[in-house]
Amino acid sequence: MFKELDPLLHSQLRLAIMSLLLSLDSADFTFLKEKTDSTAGNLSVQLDKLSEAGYINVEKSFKGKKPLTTCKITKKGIKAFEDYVHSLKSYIKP
Amino acid sequence: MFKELDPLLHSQLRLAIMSLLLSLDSADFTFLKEKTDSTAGNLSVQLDKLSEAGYINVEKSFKGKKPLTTCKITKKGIKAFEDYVHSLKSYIKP
DNA sequence: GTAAAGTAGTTTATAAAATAAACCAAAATT
DNA sequence: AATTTTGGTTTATTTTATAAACTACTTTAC
Repeated sequence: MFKELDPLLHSQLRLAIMSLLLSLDSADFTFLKEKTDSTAGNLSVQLDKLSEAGYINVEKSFKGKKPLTTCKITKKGIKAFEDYVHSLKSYIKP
Repeated sequence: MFKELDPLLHSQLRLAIMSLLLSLDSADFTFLKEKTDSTAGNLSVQLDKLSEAGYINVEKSFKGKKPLTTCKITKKGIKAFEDYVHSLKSYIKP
């Protein structure tokens, strides 16, 4: 009847992050923060979760003298997102 | 960019309940429990929340000697569901 | 007829999640 | 050189979801 919804993706902020990364392939912390309109703390926590699940890769470097956190979606992440969307349809199909 | 997702609907069980009620117009507790594969406790709590939000109407009566809890979606509930689905699309659009 | 099991739930407790607040180090600004 | 800003992280608090325990019957089996 209803398919399971991956709890890691069934979260407004994490879903927004994944949605962005899916179309952009790569984005930095500040960009994600702006686009998702989230607080830095919340974003930091959610990026960690997605990273630990292997849905995204997080790289820390420097842009000039400032820290730069760059995120990329992984294959696993893309698959998970697609599965999530597919499952969602069992709930919202007309 | 991303639309807000009504937190009341952004929950697997509550979304499933609403999805069922949208197509059935009326359903009793046991039916919902089976179809959503939820525990009675969880279902009871989530029905209360939907009811308090005015998204569903809950009526308690008796079927013979046994209690019967019947749920119906309200206009407000239908609207909220439609809005939720619409908002969702900002996240999952290809 | 009464003990045990089942039905239809509710209430309370616990675990997990989301969010907010506080904090930190370095850089840029005044 | 003191203050503010940038780019975050860590910790604390609040909110949710879920599970466990309980209630009030009813039905079935002895």
